[in-house]
Amino acid sequence: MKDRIYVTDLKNHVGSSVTLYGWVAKARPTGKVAFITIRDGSGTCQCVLEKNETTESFFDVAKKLSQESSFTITGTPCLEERAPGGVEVRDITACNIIGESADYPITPKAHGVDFLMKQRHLWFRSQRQWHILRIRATIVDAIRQFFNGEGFKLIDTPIFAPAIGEGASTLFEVDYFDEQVFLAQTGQLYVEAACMAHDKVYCFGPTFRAEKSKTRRHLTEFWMVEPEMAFCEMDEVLELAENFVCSVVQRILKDNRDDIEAIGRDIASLEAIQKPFHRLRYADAVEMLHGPKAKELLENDLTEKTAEIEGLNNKITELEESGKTAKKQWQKEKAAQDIQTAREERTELEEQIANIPTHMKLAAEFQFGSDLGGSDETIISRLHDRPVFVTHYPREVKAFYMRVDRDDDRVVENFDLIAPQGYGEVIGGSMREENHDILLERIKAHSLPVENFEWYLDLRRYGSVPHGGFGLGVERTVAWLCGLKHIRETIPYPRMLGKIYP
RNA sequence: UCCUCGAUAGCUCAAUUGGUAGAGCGAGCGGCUGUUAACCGCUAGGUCGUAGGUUCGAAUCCUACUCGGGGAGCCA
Repeated sequence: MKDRIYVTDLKNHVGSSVTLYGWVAKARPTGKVAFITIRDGSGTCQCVLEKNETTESFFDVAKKLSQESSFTITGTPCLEERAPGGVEVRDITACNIIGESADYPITPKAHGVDFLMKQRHLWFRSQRQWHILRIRATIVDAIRQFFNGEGFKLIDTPIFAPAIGEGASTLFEVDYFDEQVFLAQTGQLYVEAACMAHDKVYCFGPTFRAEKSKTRRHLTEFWMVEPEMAFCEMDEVLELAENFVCSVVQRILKDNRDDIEAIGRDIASLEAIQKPFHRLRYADAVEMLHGPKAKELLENDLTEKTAEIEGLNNKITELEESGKTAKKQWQKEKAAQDIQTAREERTELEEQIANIPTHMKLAAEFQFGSDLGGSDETIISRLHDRPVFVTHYPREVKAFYMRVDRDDDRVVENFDLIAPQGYGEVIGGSMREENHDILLERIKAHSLPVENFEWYLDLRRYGSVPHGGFGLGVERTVAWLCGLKHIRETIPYPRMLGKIYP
């Protein structure tokens, strides 16, 4: 397609004839003018066909262009205020259908989640999904560029793994020539070994967790980047995480501003992601959960949300009235749709309100020694204006490899990064136990089979050094930075409990 | 594994609370010279998730199951 021009380049060809190749995003044929919106992978643009002597032959072709038909069209780009995006293609001199499309399932109206998920292979043609996956692509590239730029070596870790990792209960079992192996849930232990060869390393790939979680934060297959550094201390790992997250945010603000705006993500709250992030010890987080501020936050939530529901109820009543008195059919339709939206909002608010007492109870009765729950994380993140590092968790709730704090052996030198606005944990990291005897003791304390960890213990036998790192979940990061309610939109083909098609 | 909500036309939802199953979108046909989820008219489209039960009568009530949403636990 030597003569092909992309929609994004149209502004450089104003006034001269070009040929576009793409799909029909929208078609609105009228009596003598047809509006066809082309989608070509780079963007969308409106094409306008007016019926006259020269266009007679293909005007009928254009009128037959159904949603998602592939076609080529030749015409002249012009600046036009009435067109979405300000540019449209006019004076059409050719229009040919390449592949027809009949009864495309995803129509321009509302669809339910279950339906869209079954159409995922088509769904990501839709505008919003398209923007999200573009942002994901930038985030993935920003991750690689950051670590490569900081002198980290990429180390690819295996996906087939023996039963090592953070917990055996969440592993996917695979038959490996009659031997039982598992899909990797982390590359960390392998990357630690490579760290002793290259000093600064990272792995980046898919990981698998057989958690039977049906929530908006969980996938069974997700991507994780895990850097590891030798000869470092906890502060340096925190700084690395901070710089890393900020660089990813800066990158999408630079490269994907249009996409961010198109999906309605608030730019200001992304610009507010600046270092230093807050640092909060677990013990202080517990205090905070018990304190008056947490209680106040939830009480305010309760009054605010109750008021919102009151407002929605009034709105629904009004809409029902206006729906009854409306004369035009479309006015009734509009009212019905608004009622539906308001009802959905109300249901969600009611659910949130119902959960508040539980969350208050959980926070107030939180005991030193247990892990922070989802609601606790949300409270902590909302009491801060930036991402928060929560550090030094009790050793009992954390993995065996985390370094025991030499000043307080009840806790380990670890951290979670909690994203603002309730997006939850996006990073989990720690210093790794470098002392052979303590590590061996902890492997035994976790009832893990020591023989599987001989190679890992070797790292402590042959020139052990203080080292640490973290793992960042790509999809949770995409959800946070895009402001998405659900993680399933952050990855082209989400794998979740009970979902494997397409 | 547990709690909770749901399943009605291809899609999104109604059905006055147990009494003849309805609307919009989409599809088909016709009309319209500037549309932005276009608009106007007409047409077709249903075993109310499955299996039982209660009842003169069930989309509506009861039981079980299947599938899906949200959440807990666990986690990135």
